[in-house]
Amino acid sequence: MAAGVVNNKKVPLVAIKRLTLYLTHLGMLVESGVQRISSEELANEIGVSASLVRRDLGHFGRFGSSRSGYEVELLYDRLRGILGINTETPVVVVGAGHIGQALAHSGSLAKRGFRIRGIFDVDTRLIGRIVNGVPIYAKSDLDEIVKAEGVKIGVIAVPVSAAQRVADRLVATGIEAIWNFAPMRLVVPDGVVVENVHLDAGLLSLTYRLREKHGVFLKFNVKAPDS
Amino acid sequence: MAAGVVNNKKVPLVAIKRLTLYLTHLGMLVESGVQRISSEELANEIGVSASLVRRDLGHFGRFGSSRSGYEVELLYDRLRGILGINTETPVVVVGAGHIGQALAHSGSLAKRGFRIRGIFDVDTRLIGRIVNGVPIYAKSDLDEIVKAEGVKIGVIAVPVSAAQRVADRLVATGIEAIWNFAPMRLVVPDGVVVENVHLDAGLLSLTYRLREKHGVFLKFNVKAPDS
DNA sequence: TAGATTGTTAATCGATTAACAATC
DNA sequence: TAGATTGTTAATCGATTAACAATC
Repeated sequence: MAAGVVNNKKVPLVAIKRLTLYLTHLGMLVESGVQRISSEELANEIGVSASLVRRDLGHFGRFGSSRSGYEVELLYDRLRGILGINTETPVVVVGAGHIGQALAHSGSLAKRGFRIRGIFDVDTRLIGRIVNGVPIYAKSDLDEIVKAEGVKIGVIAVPVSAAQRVADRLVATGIEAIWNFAPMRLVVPDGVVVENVHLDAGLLSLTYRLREKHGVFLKFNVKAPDS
Repeated sequence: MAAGVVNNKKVPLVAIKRLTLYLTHLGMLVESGVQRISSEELANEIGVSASLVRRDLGHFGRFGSSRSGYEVELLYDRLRGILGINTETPVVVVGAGHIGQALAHSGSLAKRGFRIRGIFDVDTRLIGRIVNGVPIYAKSDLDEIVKAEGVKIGVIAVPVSAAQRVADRLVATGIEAIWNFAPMRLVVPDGVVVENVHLDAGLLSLTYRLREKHGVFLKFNVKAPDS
């Protein structure tokens, strides 16, 4: 017996990212009242192979039935458990600019149980304001809030010029994970988990793919005549 | 001779995404006046291997010198050329919510030559307003602006419930690429390039990695006793 | 020249797919 | 039971790394 399951082998991060796609899609299926789904159907709707869906899930256990596939609501709950969002997760956001404020308004983060305990900024004009129920504090309050609320995840939504300083500050308060919107590599101690967003990268690769589609690179499509 | 270069083999998308990281970093080096850099140094600063940097660049040509590495400004320009952003790129944004407005304020997109020609929304209270110089139009104006400005890239910044409809609309106007912020898979005709953002996926995988670090999954860390 | 670093090939590593026995 | 679909292994595919000859 003993379901598959995280057996020493680290589950690849790409697999985890796919789990989040399954989760989102299953959430929609739950809402529309779908009861069961096969790996084949789920795969088609998401745009991956059925094999991959089964393999990704197989890392964490056996959730399906050999006759009728997966029970949508059960799988949804299991994925929430695996991803650690079946409970509320407090976070702090540093930077009250457009990204910080957009996050405070994000319904999808709220739906996933993420609770922004405060936005921190240096701009005195913003401090004291409330954004969608989230207070904007002075940076000097960061340490207190992080400790009082037991926050483990910090979001960096400040310009590149300030990002490393903010990261150091967050680490000093005891933060264990950083979601970084500044387009740069942060230097942090071992054990602190960093997830970089690099929003631009998506758009830049889009212009490349567009040109590739139009055959812009074909003119280079030559090897040495003697090869 | 004939530099390496896109020889039938499609360059992997992950490599293209790394090129955007190199670009961003080189941009900072240009600003701080650094003249030359080796693959080793660049790799260390970005957090990849030197081999990989050379291999990624090698897909597109020979840009370095066997003695002194790469000339920063030249490599920067070449990457801009490869990624297709050495010229202005008009885009349209559908959805004037927090994401759409944040994009209109984004300095980094502007710096990369992306020009938002309009934000489109159905909310009559927003139509007619100007966000950081970008007008908000009614959706009925989409077709006209896209054609007048020769826009090839559309950004979807609307809720999931409207996203597929907007995608169909964009495709109908002749848009060739979509940058999609709605957390779902869009169905589009072959030849239309889609880049999905899935912002949440990053944060969700962060909570997973945090739990993984704390050994939450180790309790499953057993195989059948007879294996 | 001697030394350093590139460009590129071959070896390795890891992730995806195909296939199928187990099973509901 | 017969049929469908999972869970899982072996085969394949692709991407990364290591190594080194070419060369500035």
